[in-house]
Amino acid sequence: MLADTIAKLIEEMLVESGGALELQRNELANRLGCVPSQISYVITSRFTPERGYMIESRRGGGGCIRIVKKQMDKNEYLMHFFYAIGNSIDERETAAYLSNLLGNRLITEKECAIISAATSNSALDDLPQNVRNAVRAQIFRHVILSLMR
Amino acid sequence: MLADTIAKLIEEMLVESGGALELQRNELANRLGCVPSQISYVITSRFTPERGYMIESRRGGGGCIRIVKKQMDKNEYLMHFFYAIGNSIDERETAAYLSNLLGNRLITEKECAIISAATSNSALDDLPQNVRNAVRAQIFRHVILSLMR
DNA sequence: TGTTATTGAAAGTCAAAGAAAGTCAAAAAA
DNA sequence: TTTTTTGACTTTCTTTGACTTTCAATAACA
Repeated sequence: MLADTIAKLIEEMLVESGGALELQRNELANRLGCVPSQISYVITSRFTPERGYMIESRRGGGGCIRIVKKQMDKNEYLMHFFYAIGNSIDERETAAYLSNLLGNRLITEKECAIISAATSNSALDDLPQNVRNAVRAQIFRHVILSLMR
Repeated sequence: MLADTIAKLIEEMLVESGGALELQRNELANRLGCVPSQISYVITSRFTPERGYMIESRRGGGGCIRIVKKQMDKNEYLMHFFYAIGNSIDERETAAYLSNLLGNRLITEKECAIISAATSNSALDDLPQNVRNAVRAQIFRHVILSLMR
């Protein structure tokens, strides 16, 4: 069945993208050789809030549909980050994690800026390199914990 | 999409110029290879008063468009904090400042929790006392700066 | 000299065309 | 009957270009 095929495809893309993805309805429909409204159908019938998905979209030129898999257990997800950070992390890696958190809407733009500032090299520039990354990891992990409440 | 590209560019210029900027519609349109009214479109659709921007303009020879990112006098207030923090601060003082920021609605509960976590003794417990308070001040001041945008 | 047209250089406005997503109901399939 | 598929039509946002208004500098004039 077409609908299931499409649903499966979207789910795969969602996994690959780490839980948040933007797609273009027409483009996808074209690729699959179906009518665009079929995509709409799949999204409204399968990617519902009850099943843990959030949908946003924008019409007009360059429009798109954004699908986010809500982490039922947000904290589990955060815990994953917590462990991934480990006990040393540099500024670049930190930015990557932050953009992931942002993409999954676990933090806002402003919160992202705050955390970024708190862990920036320039905030920690009194410390020698090796200590700096360790302290940054400490800070970041504490922040992650604070997000769990 | 063109509109988004232009919006991003303007935003960058705005940051670079510290929140107030004058641009020439035709000149910018030329640089981007688009029609001048596209610039108008972007400005009216993205840089609205609701989003905190003020627009003025002047026609005729040497005319221009002035865009100002309004930030009330919030920044003045934050600057006050910035100086008050100094270059060393302990956990108790930090908490006092945070509750002040919270009370004045300059940060949300969640943001407060994040900052609190990032500056907590336990996040910084690798560091010796004297260094710790200095680093905390560094971090806090950077966060304050990030709040000014 | 001081005042008033003229002119060219901007920015503003608006409507038409284009590009995407949304909606809904009828037909088809399960 | 319920779910899926399709396509016509709607809504929203973007892009473009023709036309209008405003401004500053200069020219013409009293």
